[in-house]
Amino acid sequence: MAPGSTRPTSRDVAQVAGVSQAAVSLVLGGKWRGRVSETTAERVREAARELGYRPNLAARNLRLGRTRTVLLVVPALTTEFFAGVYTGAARVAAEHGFGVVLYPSPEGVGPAKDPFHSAQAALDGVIASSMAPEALSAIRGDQLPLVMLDSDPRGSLGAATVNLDIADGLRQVAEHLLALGHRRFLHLAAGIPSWTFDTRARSLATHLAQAPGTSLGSTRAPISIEDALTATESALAAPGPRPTAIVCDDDLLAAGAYKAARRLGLRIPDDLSITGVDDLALATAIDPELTTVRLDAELFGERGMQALLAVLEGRTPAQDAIPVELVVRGSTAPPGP
Amino acid sequence: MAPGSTRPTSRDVAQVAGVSQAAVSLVLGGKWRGRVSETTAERVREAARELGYRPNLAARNLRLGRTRTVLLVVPALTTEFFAGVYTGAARVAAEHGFGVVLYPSPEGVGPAKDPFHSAQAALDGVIASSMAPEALSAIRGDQLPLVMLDSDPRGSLGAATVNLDIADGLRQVAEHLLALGHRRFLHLAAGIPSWTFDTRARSLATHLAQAPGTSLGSTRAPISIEDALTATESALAAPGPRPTAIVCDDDLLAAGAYKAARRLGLRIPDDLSITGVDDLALATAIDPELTTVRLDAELFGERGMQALLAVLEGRTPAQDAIPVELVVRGSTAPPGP
DNA sequence: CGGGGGAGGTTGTACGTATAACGTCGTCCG
DNA sequence: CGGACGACGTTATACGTACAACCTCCCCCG
Repeated sequence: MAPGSTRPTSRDVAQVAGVSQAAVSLVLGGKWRGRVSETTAERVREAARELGYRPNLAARNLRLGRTRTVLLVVPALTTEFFAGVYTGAARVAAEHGFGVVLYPSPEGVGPAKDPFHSAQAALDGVIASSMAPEALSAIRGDQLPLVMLDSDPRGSLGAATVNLDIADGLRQVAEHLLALGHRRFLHLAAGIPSWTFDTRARSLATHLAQAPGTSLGSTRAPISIEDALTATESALAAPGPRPTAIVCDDDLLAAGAYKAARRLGLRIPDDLSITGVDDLALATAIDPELTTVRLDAELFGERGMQALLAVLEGRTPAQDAIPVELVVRGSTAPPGP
Repeated sequence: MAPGSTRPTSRDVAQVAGVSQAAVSLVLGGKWRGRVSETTAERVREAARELGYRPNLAARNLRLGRTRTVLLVVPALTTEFFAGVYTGAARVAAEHGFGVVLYPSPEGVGPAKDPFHSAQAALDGVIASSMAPEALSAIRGDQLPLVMLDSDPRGSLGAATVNLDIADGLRQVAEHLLALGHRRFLHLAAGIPSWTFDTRARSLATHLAQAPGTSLGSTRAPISIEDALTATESALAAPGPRPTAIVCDDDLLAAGAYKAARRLGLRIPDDLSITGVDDLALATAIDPELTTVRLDAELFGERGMQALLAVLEGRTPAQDAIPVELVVRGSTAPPGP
């Protein structure tokens, strides 16, 4: 390629192949059957190859009025959970000729007033997880097709929602611990107001209350091991009989609870049973391995993308909740005497 | 907004404000000083607000010939390391009016022949981490400005590189363990051919060889806890004297080594010292806490973005390596008798 | 009183693509 | 032998924006 040259356009390809720009567009767009002869088509393809032609996406997007690109907004990438969601969404997207752009919703990155400053890409739609209401309404104002993940079906301004059946997950936790004989519980909750965590708290309380003589305390911490450690330590230091089981909203919180237990000289599961949610790699790295609710992140992403495709095509997306599964490991056992 | 209406354009805004489309572009683009009166400008802004006008990015990108968007290619999002890289890169980018699009380099997602199928966004440049050579040359062929992270400065086809001083990190590990009195070592290496892992192996071997009477075995595993567990278990089952210290390329591998040690009844650090690299949250979640090489992921991302901005502006990016720091915790101690 | 110049706009155009609408042959059939 | 039709293309246009170039007052100065 000549130095100082700019990127070749379809017109350059046309000139080299000795045809019109329109012919190039037809051939490279795959719509040339019955319009351009096979020999000419091959000459065009050869010219494109020779010049290293790549279509200008900005021009294509402008012309077509769509980008076949969607945005996936996630709250954080500090665990592998949302990596799985992305993988699932990207797979389904690719099958339909779409691309997925990932946007870790910033606390500190990007101006709050414009959630898309960091995603200048022109978009066809948005899949949003754990999104603050004001950002949500900004998107709605943009008239962008929107699917919400793990969000209140009634509070989403009419946007489609795709949810994990997390209420059933905490039902399974509650019944598992009750069956083991536990009666005094502590709920280590994520200190974030959000539909999914509210639902976890409500479901846990409801199902524990179905057994007689149960007590349920509660404390909350930001989702980090250190914060969970201090929150658990002070909760366990409170007067009165100690809980025999701690139900955590998240595996990271559970890891913090492990550290608190160690620091207080409590053995798991003999003195204290602990459960989490997510089934991260971390869950089998700690000792004993963690009993936790496994979430199928990839399926979650797939369903999110399928729902968005449905919206884009004017169909009504499926609304059934995604099942979750309790994985029993070494961190839960009958309470000591 | 009327039903069935399409998105408002700058022309619509112009009509409502009673001015020409050019005036709208000037006002909203902030280049109206001395060209449009303040009263008219305010009328334009008011009209834009009223219509909910958002500029069409595809059109803007086409017109300007640039997108102010760069792609960050990462190998995986299964740990928080690359989340930190993104955060740093996005912060620097935002300061310069750029956006960053994240692309988890697929194994399974997206066709290999086009690494950008999933990132249809038009791009101004690329920051790539751990990229396969063929994908690299595809980008180079596109004439896209490119910065490579943690890549061989001599093998990057002239692309700029930004590297962690990981050789120095492994030097610190070697000297720490030698000072504690260890002489028999096992290197648990990541089973991935890549500059950063090759460098780790070479640096470790070099610095251990400086003490007399040392031995260094080696085994490799994909970066996952389970794979590390099995690899370590069979390495430790080999005949001959057991190593007293295992140096792992990564904290996840170290977590697998922990499990192997537990399974074999070896106590850490009394029977076996273990070190990692990364300083993930996992490092302080396991018991005992892991001695590891802390990498400043955010700084890494910042430096990568700064280098790319330099390339985009025709400057020569800085080339100094980013320092790393050994964090000594409970997983290393003098070898038992 | 002529005209230079600045304030406050407008007109026109190009970015690169996809596609609708329109030729122009040669062939084959009635 | 006329014309309809298929094969093979081409011409023209629009997408929405940014900006260069131009225009038109009106004020002010020599």
